[in-house]
Amino acid sequence: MSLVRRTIERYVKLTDAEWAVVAPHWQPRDFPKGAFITRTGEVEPWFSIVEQGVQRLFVEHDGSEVCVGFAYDGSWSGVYDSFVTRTPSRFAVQAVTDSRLWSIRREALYGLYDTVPAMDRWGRLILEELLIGRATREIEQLTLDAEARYRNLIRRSPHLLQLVAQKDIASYLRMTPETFSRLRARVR
Amino acid sequence: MSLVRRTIERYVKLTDAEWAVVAPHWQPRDFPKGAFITRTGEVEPWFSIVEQGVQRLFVEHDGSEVCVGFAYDGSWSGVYDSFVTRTPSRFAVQAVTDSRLWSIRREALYGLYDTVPAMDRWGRLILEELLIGRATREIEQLTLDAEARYRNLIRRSPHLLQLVAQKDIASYLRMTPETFSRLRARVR
DNA sequence: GCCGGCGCTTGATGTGGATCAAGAACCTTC
DNA sequence: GAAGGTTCTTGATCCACATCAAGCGCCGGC
Repeated sequence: MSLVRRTIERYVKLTDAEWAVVAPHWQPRDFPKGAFITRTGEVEPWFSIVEQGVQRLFVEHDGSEVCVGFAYDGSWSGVYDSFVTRTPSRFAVQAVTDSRLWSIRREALYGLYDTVPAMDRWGRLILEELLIGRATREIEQLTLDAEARYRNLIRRSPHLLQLVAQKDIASYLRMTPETFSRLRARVR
Repeated sequence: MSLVRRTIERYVKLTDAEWAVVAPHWQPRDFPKGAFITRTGEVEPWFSIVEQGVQRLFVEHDGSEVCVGFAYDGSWSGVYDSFVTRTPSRFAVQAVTDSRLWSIRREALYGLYDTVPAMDRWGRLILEELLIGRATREIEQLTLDAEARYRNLIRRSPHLLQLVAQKDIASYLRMTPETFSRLRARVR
């Protein structure tokens, strides 16, 4: 359980008293490989920290799927925009491997924002990090070609190639599996 | 000046005492049409609210520019990731029309986060909104073709077409000016 | 008011990556 | 361990969009 506290304390310090308020709201949730954690069209009630496993976040679009992100140990997982706006999610989240998440419900988190100021700040810092990640990804999409994006990925997250299907990586890099396969052969 | 207070109070209420603390840190900055507000490589020290004018946010990439966003009346303006991380900006911001911004420096804003809890929350709410906007834009890029993205833009922001060059809109929609021109002729 | 330049349009041509297709190497399941 | 499905690879074809090119119109500066 202290994974949650450790993760939060990467951003803000919590007193034991504050932790005592925060802790009860988090609960573990387990998903077998392949299970859907959030389906398109459902409102996302959870915000989660990944204890183990890999999940993929993707958009469905007339029959096909486009991967927009992955989550794994120590990162957060969920569909933040649906969580915040309480509108049906346009993204789906699926367990790529057996996964354990620690999750908090929306009402509980927003309650904590009101009662524990450190958590309000934590929310801000998490969002800053997410936004920076988005900006970085946008820059990559704009300034790097397919091969450079691939090289970047294997440099930053070499383990991903072992963990998730190449077709998911391909769609994450915005290309077809065929193009990805040829790229790998070429780059060797 | 009350534009700033009104804008902040769209998210959180401020007592007069809090406003008295917050207000002195905001200052107006004027830019003539064409002026750079932030250059690539500079660290962004400001977070701004637009009082008037239109600005474009773009990435430079071997000689050409790709527009990634616009800001106008009532929206915020700046390069948030450089602002937060104090690293050189990979984006540039330029005044498309004569512009007046109300701006606060990073140190001042982070000071307010510590002294005025409502501002900490404001920071979180602003970021939530920004992140939702990013998610929406990402979905659009993935699920809509060029023509649908164009229709979406003229539906949501018809005034933009009058205000900014078509080549900027074209790059915002991820196409060349030629393709955009042909699209407009075709769509009528 | 004239000149120069940039932005927009329109046409001709080229190409990177998508699509279609088929076979091989896998996991998974019974 | 055989059967069936999925994923990956490799080849052939195709096409949307980029690129190249030329002409026009508008605006700003002197």
